[in-house]
Amino acid sequence: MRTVPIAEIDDKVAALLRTAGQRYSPVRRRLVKVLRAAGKPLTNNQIIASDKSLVQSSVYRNLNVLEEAGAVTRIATNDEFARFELAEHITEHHHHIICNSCGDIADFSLPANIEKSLDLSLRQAAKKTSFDIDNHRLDVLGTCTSCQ
Amino acid sequence: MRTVPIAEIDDKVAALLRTAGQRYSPVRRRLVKVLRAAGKPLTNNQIIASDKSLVQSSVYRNLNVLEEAGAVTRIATNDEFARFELAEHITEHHHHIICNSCGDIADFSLPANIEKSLDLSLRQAAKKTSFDIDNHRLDVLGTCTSCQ
DNA sequence: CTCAGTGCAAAGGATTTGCATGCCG
DNA sequence: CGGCATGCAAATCCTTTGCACTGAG
Repeated sequence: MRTVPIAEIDDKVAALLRTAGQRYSPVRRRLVKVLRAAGKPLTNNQIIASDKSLVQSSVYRNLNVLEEAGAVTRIATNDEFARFELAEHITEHHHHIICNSCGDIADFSLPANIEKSLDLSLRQAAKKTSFDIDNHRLDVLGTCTSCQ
Repeated sequence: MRTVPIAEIDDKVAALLRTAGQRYSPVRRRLVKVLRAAGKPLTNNQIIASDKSLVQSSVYRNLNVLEEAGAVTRIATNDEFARFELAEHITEHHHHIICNSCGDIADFSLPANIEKSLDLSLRQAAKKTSFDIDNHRLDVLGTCTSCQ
């Protein structure tokens, strides 16, 4: 997966926050930096561990701001914590491999043609439910190297 | 989606529990019955609401037993509650449409050929991560009729 | 000055656990 | 009889909130 330059990310995040009527404050910058460096979804604790200057409540609060601004995505796994990563339109569309044992997550992508036909089929299938389709989320469940 | 007869489900659940060294107790029977009747993932509260004789802690406790036995699957959405449904090998492989607004979930299936090529691509893609692949989970995110 | 952003401590809320009782095998 | 299952109440632990302080504009 391509690593997006930090400057480019900063610009996008700044724009999103501005649109949402929010500032790109120091803590928010740190959060974005940590998430980019990780390259995978992190829990609140992992974020704090990566940057000791961050405070729990501020991390939660600002992740919520970033999420509402559309810069960060909250991911629900089956273990007890929420995880966060930079939004897809900042990085790129991708999927997750989730470890059933420790909850750790890795990113991966699918060939464009598969992705395309999948998306088509989903819209087709979803018609029957009369939901208004927005996006899809495809995760693979398995066991990570260190848990095997 | 086909509705599996309750007798058939009971047999499978009973077998799973037996293998796990657990009994198919009254509360567990009620849980299975409620989940089957719902035909979609339910939160703990929805379960209790469906059968007032159930007690919160017992529901959690027995859902965990059923999950460990492989009879029930826990589903994480982005809202705050976990949801549970009968495991796929008891009903059949399917996916979820999740409402971003109220968290409600509907089930749906994909054409077999799509499902197949998808699974193939996933295994292919996952090789790079050296995770041990188990299963996949594909959800569609959108807005349900009553929230539109 | 004003007001969003932050840290700290306390509150909130879904889920889990301890314990005494009841019941199946 | 012995041990698992259950209800009730209390404890946990992730996450949110209240409040006072600080710093940017």
